[in-house]
Amino acid sequence: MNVPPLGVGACTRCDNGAMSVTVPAATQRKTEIIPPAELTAFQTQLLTWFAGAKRDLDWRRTRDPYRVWISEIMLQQTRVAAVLPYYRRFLKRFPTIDALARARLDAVLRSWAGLGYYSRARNLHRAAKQIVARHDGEFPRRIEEALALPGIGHYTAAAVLSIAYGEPHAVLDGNVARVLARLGAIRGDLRRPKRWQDLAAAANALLPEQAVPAAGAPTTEAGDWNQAMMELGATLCTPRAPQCDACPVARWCRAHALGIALHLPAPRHKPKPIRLTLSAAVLLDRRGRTLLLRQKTDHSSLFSRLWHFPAIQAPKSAPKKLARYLKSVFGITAALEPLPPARHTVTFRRILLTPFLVRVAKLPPPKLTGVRRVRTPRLAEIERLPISSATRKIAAAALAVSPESHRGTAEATREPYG
DNA sequence: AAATCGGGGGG
DNA sequence: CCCCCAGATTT
Repeated sequence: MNVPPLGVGACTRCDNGAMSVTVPAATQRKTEIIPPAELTAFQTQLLTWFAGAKRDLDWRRTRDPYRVWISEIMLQQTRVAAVLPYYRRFLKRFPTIDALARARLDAVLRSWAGLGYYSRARNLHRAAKQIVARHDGEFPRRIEEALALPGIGHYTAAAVLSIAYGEPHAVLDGNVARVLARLGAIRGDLRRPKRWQDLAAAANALLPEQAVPAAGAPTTEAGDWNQAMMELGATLCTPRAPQCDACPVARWCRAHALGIALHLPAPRHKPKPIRLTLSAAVLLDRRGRTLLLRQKTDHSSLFSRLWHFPAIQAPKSAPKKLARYLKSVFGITAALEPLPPARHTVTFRRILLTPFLVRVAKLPPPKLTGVRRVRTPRLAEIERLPISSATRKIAAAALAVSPESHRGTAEATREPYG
């Protein structure tokens, strides 16, 4: 099969008679990944493969719009394996939109703790309230209304509406974009807004028409189509080592024909990583209690605006600077006992966490600390508060060396989502 | 158009 | 280590 690359070079398919005269060649090149005459065969091939190869995932066992929505938010920039345990716990804790809307934000954040991108949880909570207030507690079926909800962009709106309601919207995510880039041998940065729009149009052009499937035949619903495209990208058409031998649509793939599948799409532009060190103090009194803050500081965003230990930023591990900070803010003069460092990343920042254990007779009374948002939970129980992984890593280092921190914490092992 | 937001699995 | 992942929002 003759499969010339799209976007660059000549298009040998543009001379196929009078029908294409009215279509601008430039538009056609960007939108037409599969020749129209072969579209049905392509769709059948992919859907048949998907019917047999799809992974059994929790969110594929339901079409409840709420559950589909939760799964799609969690899956944003996050791998399936990481999402699964969170998805199960979250739905156990918040089984309905109503339950989510009624919950406190911190309860939602606590269920999200460790998953990252915490604005997702904040927007999820806001959107649940809006759905209860404006949509009678039902996830909207119209795409304009879905897009108006916080945290829902084009991908998530198309995903939820197609999977839950069968509405004909094509999704475009990283997987689909990579599949399209290889099918069409599209070079260049896919994330440029203009290019992404073209890819969205191309994805829509591939979407099967709604039709009643014959008995036993693969369904042609948009939700299955979208999931089939994403499944292909997630399992076979992977970024590093595409398995073209097993690909059900390899015969339509221009990148495969050219032997450049491995080199597409072009790598994403990445900002240069910034390295920094955060020295944190794990205060610990005789009863195993510690002190956490939740205030706006220079580095509070590095803790995702969640509860965190008192900390200072410096070029490298800085116990003296941390000691000065503890004295000036809390009046603490106790010794600092170094703990094993831990690594943490926030987007492009690579953080070296250098924690110190500070044993004190008494924790500073919250009212005298000069900071409003202070709590003194047991160190072994801080996961009852919304914390980021950075705080969890610091706590783990302290728990490993301080027997007293475990004293009297028989309840600490109980379900943290109580 | 560019910057920002987490965290982890796999090469 | 480096890469990128079922993206959205803000500037």
